[in-house]
Amino acid sequence: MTRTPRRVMWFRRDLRLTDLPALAEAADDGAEVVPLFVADPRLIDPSVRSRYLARSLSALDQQLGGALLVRWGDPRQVVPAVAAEAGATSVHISADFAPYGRQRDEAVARALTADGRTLVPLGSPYAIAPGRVTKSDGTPYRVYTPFYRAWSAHGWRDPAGNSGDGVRWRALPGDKAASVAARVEAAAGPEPLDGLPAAGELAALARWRDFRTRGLADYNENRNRPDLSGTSGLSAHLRFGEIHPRTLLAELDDSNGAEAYRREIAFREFYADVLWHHPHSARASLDSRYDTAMPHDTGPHADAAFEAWCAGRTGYPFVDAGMRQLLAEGWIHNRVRMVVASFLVKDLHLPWWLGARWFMARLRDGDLASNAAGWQWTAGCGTDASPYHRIFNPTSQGQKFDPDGDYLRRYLPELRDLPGRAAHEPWLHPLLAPDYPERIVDHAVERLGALDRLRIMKVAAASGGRPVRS
DNA sequence: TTTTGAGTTGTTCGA
DNA sequence: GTCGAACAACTCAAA
Repeated sequence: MTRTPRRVMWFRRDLRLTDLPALAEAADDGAEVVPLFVADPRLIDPSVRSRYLARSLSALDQQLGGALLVRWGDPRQVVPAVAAEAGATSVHISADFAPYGRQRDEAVARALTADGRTLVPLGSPYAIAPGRVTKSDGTPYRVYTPFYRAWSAHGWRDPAGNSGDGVRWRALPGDKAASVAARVEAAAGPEPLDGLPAAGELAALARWRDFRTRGLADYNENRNRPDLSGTSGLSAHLRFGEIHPRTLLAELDDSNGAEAYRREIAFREFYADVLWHHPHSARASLDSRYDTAMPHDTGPHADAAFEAWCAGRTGYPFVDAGMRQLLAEGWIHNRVRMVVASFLVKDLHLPWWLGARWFMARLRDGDLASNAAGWQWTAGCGTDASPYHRIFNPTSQGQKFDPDGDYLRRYLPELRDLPGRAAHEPWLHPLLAPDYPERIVDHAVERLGALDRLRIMKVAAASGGRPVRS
């Protein structure tokens, strides 16, 4: 009689039980499975994202009947220790493709191998793993549309059929998911958080079903409207792997809405691919001239401008509404992300990574690959970047995508007495919005200033010059 | 091999 | 009011 095999399922960015190939493999042959989450103190902080993670872990633990083992510490020590304690032959994971995760997983694999155990990666958070879609000469794409065509032609697997039902979960003594929630909430303090949606796999599936039946048909028309609920709202669910993009793709048809949504999923995959091939792009500009020769603003005036941007007090309502939505909810509508990013980079002349860092600290869906690439697109230094002359006008963007000003009044109480689209130009009605800040810059002036700086950068870079301070 | 046309997300200006 | 041009430089894929 052979002993029942025992294996560890190490959850990271895949906090679900269905469509999870690594779990199906871990549970194969009727093995007992120890469900593990390693709470790495370096990655758990008082942020909204950690608060969301804590709730997602609690939801997962509930699905597991309380069997989720939480261990605090560095995965390099914790994972081999748990595997030894469990008497497990292998540890199963979905592969991580971001720079930190790659190094961590290599170190964990070495430590396990030294003990005669194995780390078994299977599957990833993407329909097609980063690095798989290449040009015919094997080099990575740098332009989205050709990537999208090749990505579509490559195709992806159907959802894995497993559901977690019938898995023989094995609980080990240790901390519970609630310990993460307790630690995060204690660090975060009593600050209330509006609109943090339900976390976990069941919430993700419910959200997807609701979007598919009620929002997808009009997605192509409504996705740019922050005053409507035109987006899927799945970003945080995808960020923590509560639902897999494969699950979504399998249910998309050829309608206009579905096609537009498939392209957004593909952007997530494209940016993961870019980070895989260029790990340094998480922090550094892919076009290095923006790091070495761009005249960014510095000094007390620049510091004050950054603080006004962070607080949502720039005097431009569409920008301020977005930044206050971020503070209140840990989320901003994508159209507004582009506008506030453009404002930081082109109107305030501040480096994109300041904004990227602020976003990562505050966004509940903050994803290193998508965030860095999105900011670099806006700044003009990334792959397939925005043309240098594409500078968003914060007022006309607001008038176009929030025609009645409803989005503004939702987040800017100072504008409550300005009806309709008048809220986009409070400076025309100073008596109706006495508490709203003055504009900190003149967009028409700063737009020209941004074009000047780009010319300066190109000249300086061409002559091998050093960064110029203005 | 070379050429050609297209490429997520815009704005302004002048006719 | 509407419309086209201009605003660079480079990547990619098809011809």
